[in-house]
Formats: sequence, structure tokens, C-alpha cells
Amino acid sequence: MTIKEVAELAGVSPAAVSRYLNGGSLSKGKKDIIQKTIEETGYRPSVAAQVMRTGRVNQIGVLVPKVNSDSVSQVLAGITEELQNRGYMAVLGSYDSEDEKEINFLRAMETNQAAGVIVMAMNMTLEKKKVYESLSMPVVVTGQNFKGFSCVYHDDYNAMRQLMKKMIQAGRKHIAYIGAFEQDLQAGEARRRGAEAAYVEAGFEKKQLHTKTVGFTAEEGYDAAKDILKKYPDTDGILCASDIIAVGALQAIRESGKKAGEDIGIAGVDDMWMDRFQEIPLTSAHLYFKECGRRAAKLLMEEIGGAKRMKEQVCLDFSIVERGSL
Amino acid sequence: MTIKEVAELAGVSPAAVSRYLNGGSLSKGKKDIIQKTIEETGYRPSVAAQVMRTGRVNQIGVLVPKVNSDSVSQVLAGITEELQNRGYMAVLGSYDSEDEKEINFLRAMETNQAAGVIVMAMNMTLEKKKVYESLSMPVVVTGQNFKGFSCVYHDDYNAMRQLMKKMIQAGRKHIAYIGAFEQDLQAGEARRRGAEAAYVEAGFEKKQLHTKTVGFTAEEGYDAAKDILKKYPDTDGILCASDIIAVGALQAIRESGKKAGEDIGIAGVDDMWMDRFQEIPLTSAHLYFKECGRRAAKLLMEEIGGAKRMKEQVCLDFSIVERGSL
DNA sequence: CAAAGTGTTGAAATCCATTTCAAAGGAATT
DNA sequence: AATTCCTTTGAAATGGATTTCAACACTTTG
Repeated sequence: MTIKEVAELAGVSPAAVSRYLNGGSLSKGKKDIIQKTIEETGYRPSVAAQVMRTGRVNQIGVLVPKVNSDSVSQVLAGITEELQNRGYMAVLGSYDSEDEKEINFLRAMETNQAAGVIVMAMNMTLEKKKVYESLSMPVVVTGQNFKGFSCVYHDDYNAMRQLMKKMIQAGRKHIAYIGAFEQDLQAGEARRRGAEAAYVEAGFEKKQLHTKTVGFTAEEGYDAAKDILKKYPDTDGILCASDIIAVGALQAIRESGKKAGEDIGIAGVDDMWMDRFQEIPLTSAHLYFKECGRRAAKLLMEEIGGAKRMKEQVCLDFSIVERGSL
Repeated sequence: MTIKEVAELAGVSPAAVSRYLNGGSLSKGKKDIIQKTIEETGYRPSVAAQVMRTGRVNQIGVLVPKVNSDSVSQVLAGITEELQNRGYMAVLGSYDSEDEKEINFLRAMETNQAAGVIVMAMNMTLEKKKVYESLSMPVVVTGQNFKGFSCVYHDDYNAMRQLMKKMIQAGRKHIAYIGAFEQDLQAGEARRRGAEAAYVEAGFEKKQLHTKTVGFTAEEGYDAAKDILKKYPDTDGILCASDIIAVGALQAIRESGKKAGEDIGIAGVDDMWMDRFQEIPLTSAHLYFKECGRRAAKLLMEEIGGAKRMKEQVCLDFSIVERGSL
């Protein structure tokens, strides 16, 4: 079923049908007959032809790290929700620090004439930066502040700073920090700095803060905490860069015979659903992941619409959820 | 940069360039000059024009429930991985029991001329079934066995049957079952039947099995378990339709003053990463979610390639991971 | 040496909707 | 009645690739 056939059936020109679909000037009589014909035939215009002619596609490339964390899928959910509401679709690309694949995806999106791209936090190389800058479509970055692009990210620095502050307020003296690298490279960095800042602000010396940096898994959190507890038996507080890591650390604390929340304070970031179902409900910083995705999508829509001239850096708020594990 | 311009620069016809790109017959000399020209110009053919002409798009619609569980994103990861490897892209649609949106997405995929659709488990209404059957492209369903379509799903029935068997073997006599509805409607049903089957096979009477059915959240698992423990204080085993539910139930057990794994056996399904970090490591049935996604994508590719005539129902295996909570 | 077969080539048709342009009709103004 | 000004309309151009078809060059065969 093509526009031509519909036009013939309705006894009008294809141009008239096109105008009907796109809101051009048209007499009432023709409008009616065309509407009727379209309904009867179930005609839907060919997207390919439309793209061909107009050069506009209602698709957005979304580049996602393979890391299968809850936060990633929440951001993704936020993105798709917002895109869907605005009549756009998300085309998914996942990467796992394979730069080549990532670049291929971006290039593919470009030749697909996608309207834009949303990229979830990733480590940026110089080569990739060039590719991003060369893209002919707007780009929005989530999860980190990436100069030169619109971004939506969390206040990782202050979230962790606050947590550290609270932990110190809770009377902890010998604190360790288990940080995270991988993916959220920049976020991991910001969280570490936040922890250090509060630590130093409280009058401690920076070198007293035992720090370990691990991947985003409970296993590694477990190993790190085990190690810390062995090396520094007087540790009475463990701050983790994420709840996943904290869950691992909790296990290590448990095995050490000490009690989390009493002998050893602990906290993480992300406010995952299982936090309140830990033996000692886990204190955490709630980050608004879904909102992050939504905002990113909104920002992109604005850039696509041309309403926005300047890149915008959105730093999302957080809230500390105290559950007694400090 | 169009094919025409490239052709002119290379001193050949557009047809020759097209043949170069698509592997038609071409003399060595022309191949070389065309390759050189394409490299120099960075030409990439317009996807829209290709679709227009060939009617084929390397895009697959993927319909995902909004439920933000780990398993869903694992399946999704499997799907995108496989699709990407084969040069296809996933276009994401998420729904939340809003039939209309779901149907819209399918129709949109159809007019986009997507090569196929993968649908993650969902509850099927008669109206929707009609839509699915009317689609002009192949469909693969994951997470449930849906007559008339190719499917990849888990052996939910036997997974739960085995777990129940093991729980009974562990000496538990007063067992409760917390089932799940929502999304995986069929899977939830199969799991319940599996639990009941093993229960009856062991010589118990079906009505003795206290059953509750809840949503896919730890909160509801907690509430249900709390309720069960209050109503039936002699309960010594709780089998849960998912680990998420089990995590909630564990909390209820903890609060009741009893000890999981000793006073009360417990197990779930999904083998989530946090299972081994529970106070009492949680026994579970490992389901191969990523593989599920991969298989679904493979199946779809076969249908698209036309290699396959018959619909295929793939039932994936599972494996019980005993961790001592029974 | 003619005939048949093989492999290259480019011109032109095709896919389907949008948009420009000019024509035509009708209403309003002089 | 003549002119101007809208509005409505369809013919035709357009976008960028693929593919058919016929022509051509070159081998191979009889």
C-alpha cells in the first residue's frame, strides 16, 4: 500500500495525501475522503521513503556499557521512557571497552541518519574524542561531566563526601575506602576525592585513609574488605564506592566475626533495592538514575529541536538514606 | 557524498560502485580504483536509500518489560550481543502492561520494515495475539512457550520441582511456597506447578502447601513470608519463585528470630549475584538468561535468513546451585 | 573462422513520500 | 468588470541506492 494507491482510491493526488498526513492546506471534503481511505486501507507511510526525502529519523542511538548493573538499566529505562513519550526510538549499542565496536556503532548511527546519540559513562580516549566531535548529530553524555558536550551526571563527589562526613560523625576513626574503577571512571574518581575531602576536612591525614580500588563486583569488594580487615584489624569503618561492593564487604565483615553497624560502620552508593534487606540495612546515597536517563533524553530532544544553542551540564542531586549501618 | 559522486570521481558508473559494495562481478582494475576512492572520500552508503530500494533493514525490534530486574537486562544483553555480532541492531521498546503502546511499537517496527521482533515474556491477550499473528515479520518470544511462535524459555517447571525435591530431602516438612505473578506470567505458573508436583510426589497433600502469590519484589516477598510465619509458626521451609522474593523472605525469617538454613530452609530461582553474599548463602536454580537472549537472536536470524521453516521451541536447561540454605 | 559462451559494464527504471511550482478557482477590492 | 489576493490542487522533481537489461569485449569451442 503506497501513497499513490491511496491517492488513486481516494480520487486525489499523492500530494494531497501527503498534505493530509503532514498538515498542509486541504479542503474539508478531501480531508474526509482521504481519512476514510487511509482508515479503510490501513495505509502507513513508508518510513524509509520519508527518511530518504526528509533526512530525519526518529531514532536515537544509545550507547550502553555491557556492565550489567541495576543502575545502568535504570538509566536506560529513563531514556527509553522519555524517548517513547516523544515519539522517538532507542537503538541500542553495547560496548565493553572495545573502542572499535563503539566507533562503528557511532558511524552506523550516523549513516542511519539517527537524530542523536546518548552515551552512558565511559572512558574517553583521544581517538574517540575526535570521533565524537566529528559526529554530525547532537550527543548527550550521562554519568560524567564531559567537556564540550551536554551532560547529565550525579554529584558523586558530594554524595561520597557526605557519607564520609556522616561516618566520621558516627564516631568512626579508622576508616577504609574501597573505590571503584571501570566504566564510570570519572564517577569513581569523584567519589574517591569526595571521601578524601571529608576525611581531611575532619582533621585526619589523607594517608591514614586506607584505600583500595576494585571493579564493580561484590566479589572484589569482599576480597578488598577481607584484605583491609586483615591488614588493619582496628578498622572501624568501611566506605564503599557502590552498594554492590558494600554487599561484598559486608560478607567479609561478617566472616571476621565483627558486626556491621556496631563494630564496623559501612555505607555504599546507589541505594539499591537490596540495601534494606541486608542483615544490617545498608546506608547509602540515593542517586536518581532514571531521572538521569530522562533528563539526558530531554536535553537531546532540545538540541535536536534546535531550541538549545549552548551545551548544558546538569548535575543531579542525591540524598543520603540512613539505615543504621554507619 | 553520494554513490553518484563517488562513481564520477572514480570514473565509473554508480552501478559499478554498487557492485563493489555488494560483491557483484567487477574487474580487478575497477575494484581498486573504487576502493581507493571510497577510502579517500570516506563514503558510506545511505541506509535510507538502501532500505528504500531493498526493503531490508538490519534492525530488530526488541520488546522489553519495564520491570527492572537483573534477569531482564541479562536477556537483553544476550540479544544485543548476538545481534551486534551479526550486523543487526536492536531497537528498544519497553512496555508496562500498556497494550496500546506495545501494539504501537509493533506497528512502528513494521512500517520501519524491521527484519524481525523479539518479545520478552508478557501476558498475552486475544487482541494482542491477533496483532502478533498479523505481523509481516518473524517473531521470537523469550521467557515463555507461546504456541505458534518460535520461543526460547527456561525449564521453570523442573527447576522448581527439583528445588522442592531437594528441600524435602533436606528434611523439611512444613513448606510454604511464595510464587510470582507479573510479567513472566507463564513462568510463574510453571514454577508453581513444579513446586506442587514435587510436593505431591513426595507424598504430601497439595492443600498442605501454603501458597502465596506476589509481585516480583523483595518487599512483597517479605510481607508474604512474614504473614506465613505468623499464620503457620511451624513452617520450616520457604520456597520462593525468585531470588528477589527470597531476599525479602530471608529478612522476615531473620526478624522472626529463627535462622535460615537451620530452622527454616529457603531457596529461590535466578541465581542472582547477591545469593552468595546473603548471611546464609541462598540456594537457587541458575537460569541461563544471557544464553536465552542469544538463542532468541539466533533463532530470529535463522527465520529471517529463511533457513528455517518450522517454528522452534527451545527449552533451556537449568542447574541447581546449592549453597546451604536448604 | 564462425558460433557459442563468459564476464564486465553503464543506462535507465525503480523504490515511495515530500515539496516546489505554477495553474486554477474563488473571494474580495477597486 | 477588472484587478488583486488567497487558497486549493496536482504534475513533476527530488532523494540515493539497487537491479535489470542489453551491449560489449573476450574466450573457448566446434
